[in-house]
Amino acid sequence: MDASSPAPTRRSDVARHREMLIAAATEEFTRNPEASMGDIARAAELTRATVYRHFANREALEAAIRSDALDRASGALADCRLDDGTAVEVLGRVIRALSAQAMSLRFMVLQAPDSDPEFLARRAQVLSPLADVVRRGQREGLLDDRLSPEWIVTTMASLLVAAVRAAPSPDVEVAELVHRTLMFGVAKPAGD
Amino acid sequence: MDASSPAPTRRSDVARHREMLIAAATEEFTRNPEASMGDIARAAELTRATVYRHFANREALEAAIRSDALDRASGALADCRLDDGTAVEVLGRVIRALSAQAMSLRFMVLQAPDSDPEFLARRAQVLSPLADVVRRGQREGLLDDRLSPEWIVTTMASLLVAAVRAAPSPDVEVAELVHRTLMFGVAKPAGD
DNA sequence: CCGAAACGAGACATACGTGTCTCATTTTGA
DNA sequence: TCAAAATGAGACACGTATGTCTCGTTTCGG
Repeated sequence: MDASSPAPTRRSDVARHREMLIAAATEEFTRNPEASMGDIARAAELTRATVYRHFANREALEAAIRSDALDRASGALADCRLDDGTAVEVLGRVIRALSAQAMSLRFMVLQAPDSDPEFLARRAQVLSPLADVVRRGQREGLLDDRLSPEWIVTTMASLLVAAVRAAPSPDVEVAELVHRTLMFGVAKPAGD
Repeated sequence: MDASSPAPTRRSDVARHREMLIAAATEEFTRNPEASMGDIARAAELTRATVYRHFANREALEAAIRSDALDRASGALADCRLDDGTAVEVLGRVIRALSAQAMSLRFMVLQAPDSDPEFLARRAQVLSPLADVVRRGQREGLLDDRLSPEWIVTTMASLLVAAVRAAPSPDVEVAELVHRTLMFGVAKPAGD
């Protein structure tokens, strides 16, 4: 890859169009898994032929958006300083960061349990640091240790998806609402 | 509808097959919205021709399972004595009753917000008594009145679907777990 | 037991999505 | 400005699901 490939300088719009296609496909497939390649193209304001120039076939496009969603979630978690502060504070940052990736989060969480095994494995790998944070919180005495860490992570993801579905705009108040509900539930606080 | 229809006594297996088809379709479509009519037929241990004898087309089948899911949810709520006891006790009964209708519940909750408007309207109508129960609980001082009743209902439904997805068998412990998590969240209880 | 109704099996036309291809046009980067 | 690359438009063959139909067989109900 030196003299044989003289100048692989790619045009700027190629990367932009690819991102537009992945974003549109993530949104369309989340809303309607039966969406056709033509639907995706139209949602991205491109044509069907161009979609096939970026992705060999439908399976390749689906693999790309799965990978993109995992990358976004992984990147969001990487910016959360998972070891700084109490586990409760960390969960607050995680909820804010993930709610900013609403579409990818919904797509990632709602994937069927019988879909691509590689995706499921990578998702478990991406989410495992969260379970570690929860375990730390249980050791710190801040999180209920009668609940399994996996259930707590599932609860957080479910609330996040539900909230983001109701208010798709990345809102700080939404993140705060999810955090409060996750931590304390819907019962009336005792001393208040 | 008297002399013109002499004896509309339908055979017993017709109703049974219809129920098998609706049950199979609910499960298949929930797991894979792209499932074909042939997939549904095979899941119900019938043939494609028979499916079309029961339902004129795919749209009719989909409408039937939407209606069936709403009927099941409505029936489950009707057995919950929504006005007896505290709102917290009612929510416990509701969670138990709905978790027994796992498949229909998942199908009902996960329907896209841009699907059939009639379905969405009926769903809102079926769920509205739950919001009333929540409001009563807020007046009783048992539920947090800083949270909107709609969000509390959404939270309950989301947790229910998440739990039922992880453990599809109608388990009493699952219902108890959902109830506890809904009410008190995942934080460590204070005096314990 | 017997007739009517429902079913299984399978052929059939049709509609639609997929993936490939060509050619004219637009856009990027040097 | 200009050549190369990317796109738009649309034709094309192909595979698959849909919906309808027929005919022989099974099953329910009186």
